Amino acid sequence: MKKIIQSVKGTRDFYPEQMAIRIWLYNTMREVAESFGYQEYEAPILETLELYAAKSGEELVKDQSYAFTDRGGTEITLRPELTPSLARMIAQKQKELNFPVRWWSFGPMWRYERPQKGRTREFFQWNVDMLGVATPEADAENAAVLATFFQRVGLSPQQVLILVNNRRLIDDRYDAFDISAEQRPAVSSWIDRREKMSPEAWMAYGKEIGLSPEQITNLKEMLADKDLWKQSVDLMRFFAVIDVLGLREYFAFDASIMRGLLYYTGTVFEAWEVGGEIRRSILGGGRYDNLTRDVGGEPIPGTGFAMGDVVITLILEKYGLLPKDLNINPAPVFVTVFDEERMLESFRLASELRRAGLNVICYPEAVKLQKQFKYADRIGAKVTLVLGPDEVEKGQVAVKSLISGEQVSVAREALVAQIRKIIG
RNA sequence: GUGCCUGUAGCUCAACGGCAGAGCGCUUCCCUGUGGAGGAAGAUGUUGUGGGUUCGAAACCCAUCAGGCACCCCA
Repeated sequence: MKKIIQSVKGTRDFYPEQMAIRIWLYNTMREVAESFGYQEYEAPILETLELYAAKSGEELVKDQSYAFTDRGGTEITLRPELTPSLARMIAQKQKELNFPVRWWSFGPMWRYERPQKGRTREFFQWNVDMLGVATPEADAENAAVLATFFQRVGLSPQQVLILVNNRRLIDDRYDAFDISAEQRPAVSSWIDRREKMSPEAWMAYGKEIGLSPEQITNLKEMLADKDLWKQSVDLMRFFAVIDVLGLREYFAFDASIMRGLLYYTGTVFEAWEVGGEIRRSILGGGRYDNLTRDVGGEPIPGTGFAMGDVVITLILEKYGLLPKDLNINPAPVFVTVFDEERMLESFRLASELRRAGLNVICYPEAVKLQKQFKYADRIGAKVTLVLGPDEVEKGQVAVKSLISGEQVSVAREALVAQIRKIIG
């Protein structure tokens, strides 16, 4: 084979088979989001680097962004996440929007990272956000969209769990343990890493970042305390709503959930596969009350989550929950061409059927019928039509069902009805 | 950005440093007006790419590209 120009590293081609899955995912997300009254929006894929400088986290901006200078000298980046764009859009119209706004989006993001299982450089992300209200009830209702999505696709609480924490709750603990403001990012990162390190290495690392033995003991006790959330009014109210929505099984408190993004201010959450075979969070979200201010607007509180298409697809695949009956052939009706002489008659017939509201393919070359039938079978057509000398003479069309194999000849006037009978 | 593993026909994979193969798929025919099942015959290829070692490289070495796994980070 000739050398074919390579695609860009970390990108995926969506052939019709994969596109069908993406569209299915998109439709499911849309239905769930709309059932909670969320409206769809979209932001540009290109944004100024400045937009992310404030709060997205140093690594995301410095090392993982697709950044370049455009012809006008502006520093541009392919969006690595959507929330800052959303904050910008909200801030721009802060005087005219009817708060709270509920918005959702599904589009491509870019991060310059090393691709591996569950991670690509271009990925699609479902973003669901509510802005304008700072209540824990808003957090809970927003997170409920997510749990409802899990329900809808058939993922059970035994398979996926949404782990919830609250940054203010943890900050109170940090205060109590005399952990300084400067130390806190390192401590959060230390907690985040607990599952990935041996207990000994983890303890040693704790000392390394300057924690006293007493502080380490306190923090370990904090992480072990399953009822810690009851000390947080926010989380009490959050779980109360989740309870009445009948979604409690999907949620669990976990004091080790920290979230890397700097802009989170309150309740935060991540979803994980329970078995833990796919060691990667499925999504992340939480409350961010300062983001519109950080992009130059009035402070408008917000809460939301983002889910990438790559990991959720892996999870759905693992549990056999991807739809298997996705028919990627949109045209169930196939018109064969008998020979050169009758080719135009076939095209005319196909056109008539399309005007009658059917999706129709006509073979564009006068080759052997055997080849045309084989092709029709392969692409998943349901019914095949033949316009041969016999049929034309009688004013009929031969109609063969590729499902049952039965074939009948019917008058042109009865054709559409006959086809509809077969394709259902 | 770091470490490790992998790359052979369209696909899944074999081949001790010594003639590049199998299964599936594909093409043609059995069947001059009909798909799926069956039978027969046929074609698969710059062994990811570029160098090197060797009488001889798919295999060994170096570089590079791509994929995977673990870090880092995160959707």
